[in-house]
Amino acid sequence: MEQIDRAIVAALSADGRLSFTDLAERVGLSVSAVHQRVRRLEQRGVIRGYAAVVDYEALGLPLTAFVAIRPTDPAAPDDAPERLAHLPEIESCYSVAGEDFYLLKVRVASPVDLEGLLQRIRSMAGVTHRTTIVLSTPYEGRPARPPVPPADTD
Amino acid sequence: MEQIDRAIVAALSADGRLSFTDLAERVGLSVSAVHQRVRRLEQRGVIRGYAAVVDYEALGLPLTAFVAIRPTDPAAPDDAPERLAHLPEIESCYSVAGEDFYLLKVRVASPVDLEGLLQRIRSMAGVTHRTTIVLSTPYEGRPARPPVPPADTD
DNA sequence: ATTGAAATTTACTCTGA
DNA sequence: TCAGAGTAAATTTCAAT
Repeated sequence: MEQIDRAIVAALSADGRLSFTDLAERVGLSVSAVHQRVRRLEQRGVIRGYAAVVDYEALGLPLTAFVAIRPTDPAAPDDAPERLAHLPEIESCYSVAGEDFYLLKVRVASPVDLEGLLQRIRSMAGVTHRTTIVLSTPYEGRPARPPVPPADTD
Repeated sequence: MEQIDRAIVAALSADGRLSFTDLAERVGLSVSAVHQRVRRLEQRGVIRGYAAVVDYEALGLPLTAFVAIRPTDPAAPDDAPERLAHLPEIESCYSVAGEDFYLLKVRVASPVDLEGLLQRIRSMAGVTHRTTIVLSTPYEGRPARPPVPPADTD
């Protein structure tokens, strides 16, 4: 990955529907050259896909929370992520260092729905949990800004 | 928002580059009707934009962490989100209930870079912090599945 | 790896129902 | 609010450097 690829990723990260024409203009290459680079970035998995950025309030899911979970029996097989994967309210699942084992980000319509979700999580994953309610979101999912890698000194 | 709009949002949430042709087929409407609905969803802010989903490891940012921060002086004006906004390593900033005031999600290249970032956060926002390192990410940012709203009983 | 151009598909607009 | 037709613009492929 060098400069131009990083510029492409940054641009598509900010606007995933940029046309190849616009993208080509921005990075100073021909349309077909950027086309080829984008395809390669997709194939290499650097760009994993494209998604609409939605307003969860407008969608009817105004309540976001982080749920830290920890197995009741730390010796039991730890397959919590798979057991929880089918719950659509769980947007993300991170395995973390520290007191807890996993951190979940969840989106629900109301406190009552959060209560129901937590009950389901408890019953399914054999876990205890600690929940942090999100009050507001100053910003979220800002576009990736690929770092400049350390210079090769061969 | 009714059924068809929810289907559109779900589809574009999973694949933000779906053509209107494919989208129309999926929701069973003409291309121009879907086009019109998508434009309206964008104008109403339900769809806030589109973004490439990137692999942060491949991008050179393999280390993700959650940083909980809390002002050293709780009486001081609380403008931490704005003060921190210019740091590109901070992907998201949530105002939260509980012991801490804000929860940040950050992406960096290495532990040393995380150390540097935490120093900058401390010096700029007048805060203490608690950091949770992400070891792995079973899943993240799964497509939004708009809920079925409670039926109108007029 | 890059370009320019041809061929195809898609986006977008407008008209009418 | 939807469908259809027409135009403009984009994507995609290809030959050549």
